[in-house]
Amino acid sequence: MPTSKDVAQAAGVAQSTVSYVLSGKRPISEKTRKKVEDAIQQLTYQPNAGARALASRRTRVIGLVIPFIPELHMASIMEFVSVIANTARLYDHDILLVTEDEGAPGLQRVVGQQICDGLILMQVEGDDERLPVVRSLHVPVVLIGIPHDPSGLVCIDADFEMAGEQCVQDLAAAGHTVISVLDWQPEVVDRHVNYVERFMSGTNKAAETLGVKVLHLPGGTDREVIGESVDKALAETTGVPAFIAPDGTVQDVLRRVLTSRGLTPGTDVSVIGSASPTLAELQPIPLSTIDLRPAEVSRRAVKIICDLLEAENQGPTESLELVPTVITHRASTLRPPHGS
Amino acid sequence: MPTSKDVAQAAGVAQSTVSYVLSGKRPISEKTRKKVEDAIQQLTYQPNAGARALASRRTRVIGLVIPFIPELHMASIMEFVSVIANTARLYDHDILLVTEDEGAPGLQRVVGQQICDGLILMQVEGDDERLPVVRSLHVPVVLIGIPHDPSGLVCIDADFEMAGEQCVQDLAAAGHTVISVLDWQPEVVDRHVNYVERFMSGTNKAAETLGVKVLHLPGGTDREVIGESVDKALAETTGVPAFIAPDGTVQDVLRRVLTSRGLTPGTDVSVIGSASPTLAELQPIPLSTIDLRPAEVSRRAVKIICDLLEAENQGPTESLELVPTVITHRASTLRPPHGS
DNA sequence: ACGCATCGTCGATACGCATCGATAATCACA
DNA sequence: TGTGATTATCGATGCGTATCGACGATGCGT
Repeated sequence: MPTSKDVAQAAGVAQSTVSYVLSGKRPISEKTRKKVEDAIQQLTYQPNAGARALASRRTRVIGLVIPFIPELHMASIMEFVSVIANTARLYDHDILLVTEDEGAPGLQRVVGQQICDGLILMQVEGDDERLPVVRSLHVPVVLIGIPHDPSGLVCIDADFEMAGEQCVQDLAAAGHTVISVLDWQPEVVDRHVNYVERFMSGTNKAAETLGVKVLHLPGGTDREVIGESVDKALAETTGVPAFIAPDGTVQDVLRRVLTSRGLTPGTDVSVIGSASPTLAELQPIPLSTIDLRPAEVSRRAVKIICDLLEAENQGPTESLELVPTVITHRASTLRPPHGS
Repeated sequence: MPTSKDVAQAAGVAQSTVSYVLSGKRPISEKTRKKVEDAIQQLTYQPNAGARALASRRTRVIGLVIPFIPELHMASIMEFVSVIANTARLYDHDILLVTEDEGAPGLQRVVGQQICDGLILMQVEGDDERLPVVRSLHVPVVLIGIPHDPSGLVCIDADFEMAGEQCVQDLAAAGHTVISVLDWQPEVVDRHVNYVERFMSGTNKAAETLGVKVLHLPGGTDREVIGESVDKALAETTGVPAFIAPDGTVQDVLRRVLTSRGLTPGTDVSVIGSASPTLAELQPIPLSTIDLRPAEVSRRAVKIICDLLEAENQGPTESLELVPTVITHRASTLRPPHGS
C-alpha cells in the first residue's frame, strides 16, 4: 500500500504538501497540485483511515444501533438501515453496526475506543435504559424515537400525533362517525415506545375537534384477538365501519378477518394502514395509507449528526424534530361525499 | 480520554508493559499485572482503535456488503445482517456497512483506506460484476452465494440443491406423483443468482430417482401469473396436486390463489414454502417448510473470515461450503400413507 | 531599487499503540 | 560463588497522517 510519503516522493514534494493538496487547508499552486494528483492516480493512493483518525481525532464513522426483535417489521428496519448508510456516504461517512444486544456497554465501547465519532440509536423506548449513558457520552448522539424525557437529547421521529389526526380527519371527511383504531401488536406496546401513545393522542384530538367517536381496540397477530376487536367495532358502529391499523403486521391479519366477515374494504368498510406506496399498490384492494416516511426520518437523522460533528462546539445540544406524515387515498377507503 | 501512557504512569510502569498486559504477548508478573489492571479500571481506559490499527495493521472490522432490492424479502436480509453483527462480536470484531450502491469501487475504497480487514458479500450473483475486483483485493473475502465460477473464491451458501431434493422426496413420499415448482419472482431470477438453478436441479434429480414428474412454472407477485401457473398444474396433475414455492413472496400469493380455487392445503393440495419456523406456525394453516438456515449460513460466514484473518497466510484461498437445509412437516402437506 | 506583505512549500512534531532489542533481576546448577 | 539460562521490564522506534512554525519566493507600492 502506498503512503502519502510515497506520493510525495513521486511528485517531488514534501509529505505535508500532499496532505494539504488533499485537505485544501492551505493554498497550493496549480502546478504542484497537478503533480501530486497525478502521482496519487499513478500509485492509486488512498489515505490510511487509522493514521488519519489518529492524527485528526476523527474517524468519519457513525455508529448505528439497530434493534432486532423478530416481531417487529424487519423489512422496515432494513429500510432505515439502508437509507442511513447511503446518506452517510453523501457526507463522506461510514456506518458501523452496533446491535442492541450489546446494550449500554456497547455504546461506551465504540465511543470509548473511538471507533466512531457519533451514534444514531433506532427504536428508542420511552424510558430507554441507555439514556443515562447516552447523556454521559461526549459525542453527538441522535435518537430515532422520542423518549419520555427528551431533555438534553437530540431526537427525531415521524410525527405520529399528526399521523393519528390525519387518519381520523380523513375518515371523518368520508362520512364515518365511529372510527376503530387497532393497537400495535403487544410486543411493540410492551416496549413502551411512545409513538403508540402519540398516535392515539392524535386520533383523540381530531375526534374531539370533529365530533366523531374513536374506539381503541387490541391489536396483535392473533386472528382471534383481531376477530374480537372487529366484532366489537361492528357492534358499536352506526353506519359504515372504519378501521385504522398503523401496525403493518396487524393490518395483514385485519384484512383476512374482514374478508371472513364478508366485508370489502372501500365498499362496506374503510381501512387505513401503514405501508410503503409500492406495497400498498400490490394489495388486492390498494390500501389507503398513512406514510410514516422512514426514508425521510433516516436522511434527517444522518444530516443532524453530521452537522453536529461538523460544528464540534462540544456544548450539550438539545433538539426535537418531527417529520410530517402523508396520508394517501387508495381504494380501501370510501370517497368523501361531494359538496360537503 | 486516558491513554496507555496515562495508565502506565498511574501504575508506575512503562507504556510497553501496559501494552503487554493487554495483549499477553509477553510474560507479566502477577504483581504488575494487578497494578496495571487496577489503573485501567480507575481511569476507565480503553485503547484507541485508530492507534491500534496503525501500529498493528489490523482494524478488527469486517465490511459487510448488503443488497437493497425492494422486491427481495428485506426481513430475511435483516436476519443475516443481525446474526453476522452479533457473531462478529464473539470474535471481537465489528461490522462496517457497505451498501451495494457503492458497487465495486466501494469495495476498493474500504479495503484501500484500510477501514476493514476483510469483506463479506451478500447476495452474490452468478456472474457478479464485483468478482474481478474481489479477486484482486489482497484481503480475505467471503461470498454468501455461489457464483458460476467460484475459482479462487471463498463461498458459502445454503445447499439449495439439497433443498430441492428434500422437497420433492418429501412430497413423493406423501404419495404425490406430479409436483409443481413455482419459480422465484422475476426480479430475483433476473439477478441470475444461481441458487435458483441449483434448487431446480435438485428437484429434477430427485424426480428422476423417484420416478415422479416435476413441473416448473412461472412465479411472481402477480396474481394472474400464479393463477395461470396453478391452473396449468391442476390440468397436468393426476391425483392430489402439490406445490413448492421457495420464494416467500410467491408463496403468499399462492396461498390466496389456492383459496380462491377452493383448495385447502393439507387436505386436497400439498404446499411447501420457505419461511422461518415462527412465521410458518403463524399461518392459518401451519406451513410445511424448507428451512434455508440463514442464521447458520451467517454464523459460518463470519467464522470463515475470522479464521482467514487469524491465519494471515496471504496465500490465495479457495473453498466452497454448503449448509444443509432442513425440511419440516406441518399441516400444509399430506401425511405419508402408512406402511409405505 | 528597497522594504513589506502574501503566497507556496518544507521540515518537524504529535497522535496512541505495538513491538523489538536490551537490560536488570531471578534462578538453577555446578 | 560463579556461569549461563530464564524471566520480567524498560526504552526506543515505527505505523501514516495532520498541522504548526518557518522560510524562500514573489508581487506590490513607493
